[in-house]
Amino acid sequence: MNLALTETKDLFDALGDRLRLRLACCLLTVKEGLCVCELVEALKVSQPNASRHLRLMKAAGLVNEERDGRWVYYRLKDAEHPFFKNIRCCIETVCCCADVQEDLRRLRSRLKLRRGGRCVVGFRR
Amino acid sequence: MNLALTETKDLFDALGDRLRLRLACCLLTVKEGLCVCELVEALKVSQPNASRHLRLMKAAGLVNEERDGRWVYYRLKDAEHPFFKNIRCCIETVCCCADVQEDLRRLRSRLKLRRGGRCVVGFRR
DNA sequence: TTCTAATATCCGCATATATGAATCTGGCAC
DNA sequence: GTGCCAGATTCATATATGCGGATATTAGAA
Repeated sequence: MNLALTETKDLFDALGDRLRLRLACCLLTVKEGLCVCELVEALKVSQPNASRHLRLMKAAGLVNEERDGRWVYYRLKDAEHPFFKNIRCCIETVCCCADVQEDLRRLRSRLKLRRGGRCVVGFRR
Repeated sequence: MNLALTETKDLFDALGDRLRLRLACCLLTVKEGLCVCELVEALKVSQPNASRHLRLMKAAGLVNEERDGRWVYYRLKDAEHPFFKNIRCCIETVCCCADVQEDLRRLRSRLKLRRGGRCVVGFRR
């Protein structure tokens, strides 16, 4: 299966934004997936904003979503296709930059609130 | 050397456009570099448009330019940094899609007009 | 110096994108 | 049922982007 021009453009576009790159770094770090409320806290952004960007990333085919009750877990697409493998490597090289490290630090502390690997508390309104 | 968040975002952004992706495919295919008039013919776009997008790609750090008289040769940055290696692999996977193949076909026929590996004629006004 | 060709830049317009604030939806608990 | 909470959507607005067309710049040729 080959990627068409527009599909590829959409994928790059989905990463051509600081906030979405930060989301991608979090999702790459936690392979099992993250729900919106966890990302909201880790990135310190508004819930609608996180939700919107995740929707765009999903539309681009970069991310999958899995609903679980009232929580929705987003995961980076883990396709074996060379394009996605390379993209994941690209994202990985960004994870070590300072801004992202801040996010990941907050994310780790937020993940401690999970029970049985699942999110149980929301974000502060 | 590590890439910062904004730098990376700019690089992805530079590829998040159909026209720029097509430019990137041509530049990946012809490692020695291409001048604007050759890209204008291969992609069948206006000269100002090609020039603008190349400038953006250069500003993003995706492309280098080398002036040679009144010609300007653009080359894909061939950095050994893992990020750039992966990006080049990503671009490569797009080169086989139909739209790009069309461009590359026109490009090859245009390159026949070179003399000693250098461009000698411009684009049709 | 004057002309021409290759490339760059500017202007104006249409469209797309990002964001905050408010609101809606749907699942769960009681 | 009612209330609550996670998440999605809508609206309004500010900003960014893409593009055609006109024009400027610069280097080589004459």
